[in-house]
Amino acid sequence: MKLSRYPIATLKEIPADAEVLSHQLMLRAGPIRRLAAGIYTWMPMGLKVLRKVETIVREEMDRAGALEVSMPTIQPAELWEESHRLSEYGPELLRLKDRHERPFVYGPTHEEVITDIARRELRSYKQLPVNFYQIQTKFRDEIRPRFGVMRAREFLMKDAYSFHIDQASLASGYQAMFDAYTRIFSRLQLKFRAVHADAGSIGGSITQEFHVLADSGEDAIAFSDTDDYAANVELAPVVLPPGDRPAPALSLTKVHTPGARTIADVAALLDVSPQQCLKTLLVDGDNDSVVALVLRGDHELNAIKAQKIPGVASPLRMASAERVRAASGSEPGSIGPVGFRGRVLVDQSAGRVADFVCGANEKDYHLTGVNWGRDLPEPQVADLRNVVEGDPGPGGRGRLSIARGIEVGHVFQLGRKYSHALKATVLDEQGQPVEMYMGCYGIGVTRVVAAAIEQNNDAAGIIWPEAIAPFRVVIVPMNYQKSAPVREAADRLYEELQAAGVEALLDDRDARPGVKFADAELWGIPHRIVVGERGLASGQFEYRHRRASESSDLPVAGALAALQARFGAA
RNA sequence: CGGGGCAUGGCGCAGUCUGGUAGCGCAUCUGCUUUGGGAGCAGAGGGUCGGGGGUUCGAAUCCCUCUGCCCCGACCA
Repeated sequence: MKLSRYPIATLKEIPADAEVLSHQLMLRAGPIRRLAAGIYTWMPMGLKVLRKVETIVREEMDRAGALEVSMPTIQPAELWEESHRLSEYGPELLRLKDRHERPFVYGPTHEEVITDIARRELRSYKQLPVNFYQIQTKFRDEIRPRFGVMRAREFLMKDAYSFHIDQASLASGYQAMFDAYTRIFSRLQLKFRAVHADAGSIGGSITQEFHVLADSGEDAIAFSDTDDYAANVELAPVVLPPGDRPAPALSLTKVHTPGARTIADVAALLDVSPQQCLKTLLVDGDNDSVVALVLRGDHELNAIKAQKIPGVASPLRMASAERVRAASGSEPGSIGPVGFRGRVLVDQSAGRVADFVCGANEKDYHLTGVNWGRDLPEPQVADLRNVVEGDPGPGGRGRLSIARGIEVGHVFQLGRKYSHALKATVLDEQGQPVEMYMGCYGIGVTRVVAAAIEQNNDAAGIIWPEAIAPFRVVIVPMNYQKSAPVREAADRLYEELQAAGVEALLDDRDARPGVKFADAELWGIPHRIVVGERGLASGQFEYRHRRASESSDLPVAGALAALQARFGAA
């Protein structure tokens, strides 16, 4: 590509609403343009990267024996009714109506459609196992799209679905996908980790996530220090070591705490640690009820765990201010479990605290010296919180540490959930209809691009892994417009690279060198060749890798071979 | 669910409190000079200030309302 024909300008200034580095760099370098919240156009330079990711994904899926298909993005709502997900999926599911008022959805995922295909096409166990995949646009109406294409509403996803006659076949199909994913992320040259994600509600299912490790990641991952256990904090169970609650030592006291609304306020005012304070969060329950969730002040509520508890609204919703007032007789900020009219669920750790501080259900008052079993009933405990650094590992072994990751892939043994709901059966060896076992396997293709930037950048800009760089080489001629020798040498090199199938970008703009260097670095092209009269006089180009700080000579004669010798294996 | 902030040329911002009809930097266009790290000079184009309503002789500025975006909180989600 010749840059003089590429109209997209780079930005020196960082757009105000970009928070994470990958988003800032993408806006400055210009591979994407925002159309609406969480909805982006992929510009030529960005699309080239996206296509390369797709190609690697496609090659490895094909190699693993999966069959590519393309399913509709618009799907009849009745199919979602059949799987019971029309209501389960919640507001993230974009619903549409056609001109006849018939209800449709824009597919956030394709289990329903593929299961419908499977039940129509698959008749016999002899046709199994089979794995269908597609690389296609999804839409999920996220509450808060952010970080550019990292958490967009419309995004590109590779989704695969496998069908099996039994659990053993599912297990081996799952393993094949796990191995394919490992190859994919290795080829993408990303630092990643496979992470266990206890699937919970779909009983007995096995699932793992692939995370690109990055500090800006939205997911927290818990690692064990004694074995290779790694789990998403969303799902990592809290395993409390055996122990009892200390005996009450203080008496119940009501104290005036004007203006103290947060745990930090209350702990500072009363000079106690946050661990000694219990916070009470009110969420919606069944039948217009309100459920109080009680946690230790230093712990975070885990919404995934909480919404799985029967009687708690799923997805979890914080109660409205009116309901809070009705249920507690007080304002948010002074709510507590003592005398609370309604169901109270207590996190296991909160249930172990004696002489605690909590809201008094009276504005600007808290209670101190509160004790379970004495001042209020023994708690109904549950695991409601996120694991924290230092919690015991699974089975009580070791200790957990927490790191951050970007979820880019997910493999899941679904079992028979969808085949059961949609009655997808094949005949087994006895001629009896049996529901198929299913697996599903996703990769966030657009998210991979953001994750790659997040992991590969410096002060000057992006540093694309060679495998997905939009161009492998950028040619920067000095004074291209006026120096005939430079122009001729640069053009010849460009043609030579093109002919050899090396994707090259020729910066033939009438711009000063500094501008060209800065753009080349911002765009993150791995290999740079400078063509100048100075070097040409002695028969040399100047070569520099994007990660290098010094340039080296590259003989004009045989430049192609010399350059190819410097390409990384991709 | 609640709270807060923002919305002024393509981008980043000032002007709003103390109403008098819009300004700066970057980018863009023209010319000349310049050409090894985001050039200099001279000139030019581009906005009626998110939408609607109101107050006023006069509104980017005050009031009401709607919309969009961002952030935060729910006894640090």
